[in-house]
Parts: sequence; C-alpha cells; structure tokens
Amino acid sequence: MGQQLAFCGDRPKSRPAPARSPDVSAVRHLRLFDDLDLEAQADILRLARPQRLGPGEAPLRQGDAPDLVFLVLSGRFKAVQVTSEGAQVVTRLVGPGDLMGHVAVLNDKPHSATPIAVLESLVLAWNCDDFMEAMRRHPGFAVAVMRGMAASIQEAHTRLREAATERVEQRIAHAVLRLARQAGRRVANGVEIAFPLTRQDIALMTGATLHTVSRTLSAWEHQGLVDGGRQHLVLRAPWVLARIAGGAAGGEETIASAGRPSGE
Amino acid sequence: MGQQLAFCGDRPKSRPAPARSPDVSAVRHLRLFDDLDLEAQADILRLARPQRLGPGEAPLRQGDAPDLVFLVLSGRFKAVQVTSEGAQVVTRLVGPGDLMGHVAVLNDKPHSATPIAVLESLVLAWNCDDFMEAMRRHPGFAVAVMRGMAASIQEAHTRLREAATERVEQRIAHAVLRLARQAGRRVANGVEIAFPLTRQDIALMTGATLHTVSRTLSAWEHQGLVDGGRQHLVLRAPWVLARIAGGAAGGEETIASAGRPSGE
DNA sequence: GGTTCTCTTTGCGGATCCGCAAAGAGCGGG
DNA sequence: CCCGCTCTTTGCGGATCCGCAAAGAGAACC
Repeated sequence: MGQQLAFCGDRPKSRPAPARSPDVSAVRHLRLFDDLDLEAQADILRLARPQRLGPGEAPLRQGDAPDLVFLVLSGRFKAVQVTSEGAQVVTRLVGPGDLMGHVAVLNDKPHSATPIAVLESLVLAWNCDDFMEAMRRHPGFAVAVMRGMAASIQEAHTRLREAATERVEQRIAHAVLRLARQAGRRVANGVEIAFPLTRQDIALMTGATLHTVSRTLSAWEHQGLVDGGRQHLVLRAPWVLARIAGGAAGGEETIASAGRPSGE
Repeated sequence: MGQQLAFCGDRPKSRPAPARSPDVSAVRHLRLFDDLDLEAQADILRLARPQRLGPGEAPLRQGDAPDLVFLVLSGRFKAVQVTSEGAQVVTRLVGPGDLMGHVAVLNDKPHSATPIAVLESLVLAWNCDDFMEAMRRHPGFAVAVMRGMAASIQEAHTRLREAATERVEQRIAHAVLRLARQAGRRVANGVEIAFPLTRQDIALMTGATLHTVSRTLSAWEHQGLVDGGRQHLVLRAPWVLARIAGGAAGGEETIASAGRPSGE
C-alpha cells in the first residue's frame, strides 16, 4: 500500500511457513494443474498462502510494485484500470482458475489494473520469486500459465476488434454474452449473470456510457430479450442477442423471429 | 518461399537437417535468448528453419490450424484480423524479437490474424511440437516467451482503454507515438516511422476511418507537427503529440507552445 | 419506518465522426 | 512517356452517441 517500488527479491527467501498450507484437492480440478503430477502440484502449493477477500476488496492495486501473484480458487474479480484523467475501464473479468498479477511480475512493471472482488472470494498468493521458481522447476506449469495468457491475449484482441468496428449495441450484446459464458448460471428463464453487475460495469467494459447501456438494456427488456434488475441481469434469449452482436440491426427483433435455442 | 504449409506433427520427428541451420549469432542479441546459455540456444535453434518473406507475404493465415511458430529476426509485420463482415483491424505490429503464431498454438485454436510482412523480412520457423518441446526442456526459454506475451497483454489492455475512453485524435496520437517507439528511426527533422504505413493502416489500428485519419494528419501537418507523405510519416514534434494524446485539445497548438524536447 | 445512498431510467441538445462522393497525387509498368 | 493503380485529400450531410439534467426505484442502515 504505502510501500515504495520495491523489487521482488527484497524479501528474504526463507520466510516463515504460512499459517496453513493449501490442500492439493483444492486445485487439482483447475486446468492450470492438469498436466502436473501430484508431486509437482504439492511442490507448487507448498509455497502458496491462501487468502480470503470480500466484495470490494482488492488483493493488489494499480501502480503497486509486482510482488505477489494470485490464483483465484472461487469467487470473481473485475480488473479496473484508471487513467490519470479519471476515466475507467474494466479490462477483464477474473474467475476460478485465472491468475492475477502475473502479467506485471513478468513485465517487471507496476500493476496496470486493480482487481476488485465482486463476490466473496478465495485466492492463493505466491511470492513472485516463488512463482517464477515454480515455473522454472515445473515446465508443465509454465506452459499452463502460458495457455491462460494466450487466452487472455485472444480475448483482448477480440474486444479490440469489437471496439474498433462495432456499434455500441453490438458491443453490449457481445459483452453480456461473454459475461454469460464466463460467469453464467442456467435459471428458469434463461441464463443469469452470477454476480452483482451494474450498468456502469457494462459501460466500462464496452466503452459506452452508463446512460447508453441503460437505454439499450431497457429496449431489450421491452422486447423480452433480457430481464433487468438492480445489479442483476438474466438473458432470456441469448440467440437473439447473438444475432444483434453479429450485426443485425436491433430494430423489431423479437424472441420468436429468430432461430430457436437447440443446443447451447 | 513457395513451400506449402504442413500440419503439426505430420512431419517425422527426426526430419532431415534443414538446408542451413541458423547460427546462434543471429539470435543471441534478442531478449528472448538473454537468459539462456549457448548450449540451450543451440539446442533450440537446431530445430528452427529460416525463412524469408517479401512485403505482402504472410507466413500464416487467419483461420489456419496452428502448426508453426515464427520468430522475427529482421523486418516487420502487421497482424490483420478480418471479421466475417469484412471489417478489419490491425491487432499488433510485429518486429525483431517478437513471436508469431504462438498464441494460437498455445490456445490450440486457429490463428486469429494474418501477419503480413511490410518489409523484406527474415524469420525462423519451428514446428509447433518442437516449439513446445523447447519450452519444456528450457524453462528459461518458456519464461522469456511469457515475458513477450505479458508485454502483448499490457499493450492490448492499453489500447482497449484508449479505444474506450479517448477521442479519435487522441487515439491517433497514441498510435503514431507507439509506432515511433516500436519502429521509429531518428532523422534530421524528427522521428520517422521506418516502414511503409498507409493512412488506412493507422485507421485500422485506431478504430477510425481512413478519412478521419487523413483529416487529422493533414491538420497536424499544417501545424508543423508531422511530415506526411505517401506511405510515409515523420513526427517532427513528438512532445506536442504526447500532449494531444494526453487529452489536450488539438486546437491552436504549435510546436513552440509546449515544452521543448530535452531528453527522449 | 423513515432516511439516505447507490443504482437506474428517461429526455433533450449537440458535438463527434462516419459514410458517400469525387478529385488530386505519387509510383510503377507497359 | 503515358497509363493505370493505389493512396491521399477534402467537402458535406446526417446518424450515433455522448453529456448534462433530473426524477424514480431499490436496498441498507439506523
């Protein structure tokens, strides 16, 4: 918090053992550990320290020196980037199996965003030296981390393309569909975004204003495409939203007018 | 040059030695090989095959299955992504030391963009299996690859923020400054973008139209901030452009009206 | 239960920037 | 040397979407 830019090796290598060492069973189902044998998993986990965060809390802050790497076990975070002028963006949504802080550690630059918990969350924290050492000792781990980064790059480039070529309504459609894929839960009327999400959040993800997002969602609600609510959203007709995202003008489209939902 | 693309693994593991095995001296100055000893460098290079591409040529194409990974030794590429509707974006600029195709290989998905050479270029190509094997065998190499990916993520997120929060003129300013940093060459009147760059290219990088870019550059040229030309651009007053990028309105700004160029 | 706060909705004017159109300018090829 | 190509410039109308403003709705707190 108040600490100056201090690089990752300032802390003594042999620090006191963490309160409780996390159990392998907590992570073995994550794709990050797929390729690793039990011994490697245990070796990596031995260095990790569990940490719990409530909504609104952040494990690290934009501008901080990169000293820790986090793995999300449960819960969800939104990574918010703030410019010097005060403008904000949500660069990505972080869920179970995703890492936080590794990009800054690898770049050896200050963290470029603040991941804010939107749900009660459980994470594992590594000292960044330990994290790098784990990757050097277990190449399979390094490759798994890279896979996650590759997915992150693809998503960023996809959003970049959307931002450059699509109108606001299409971008919002893409955003909510992506949210449904990443954090959706099947409910009676459709797919629910499974964490508190404000219109403002969607605006920060799409480069639109709060007002435009509200107007768009209202219109969709009148057409029966979504169910809105305070920090709450249910997609009733994802396939129609997909058509809107794909470029169909949002005119007089209704649930019935486009292909029905066969498989997901 | 005219050789066909072969799938990843189609070729026998112990294939005949390439026409000429690339020399370690060609890559040892690249950051990608910084942490590796000579033996490791040689081991990785042994599997690589050099390839030359002229302007307009592409080592791989969007939609192709990921079978090869390329390292740029010299020259430059622009990565172009095309949507099904025909809209285009330039997702990134690739120069010496950068990789191409690795993201798709790691994701095990088709390539999401086509890197088009804008200069006579020399690259090294790995069979993707060999590339993965090299990373597993040399963790330092894997980490170096990751550093490049981390930089790529940061740049993408930066552009995402710009696209979401800035006006066109600011985005163009940011884009040309980034170009100058990545591919700039000091000349008498300022910094020259050292490869053929059309207004259309800048438009595809900023999410603007060709016309708006042309208008903006014309205005800057009248103010003496840049020297334009066919596929050609020289930044005469990068510090003023930096002010514009930072949010200063592009009104009656001249070279003299803002801080002078002390250091770079 | 009332108050306060955040979040959401909706209206309206206007700046930005696209989209179409057409004419100039540099460059290579026949 | 002229032709044809691509790239660039410039004008103009109009749609999109922001920015300001203000009221309504839901949840939390005392």
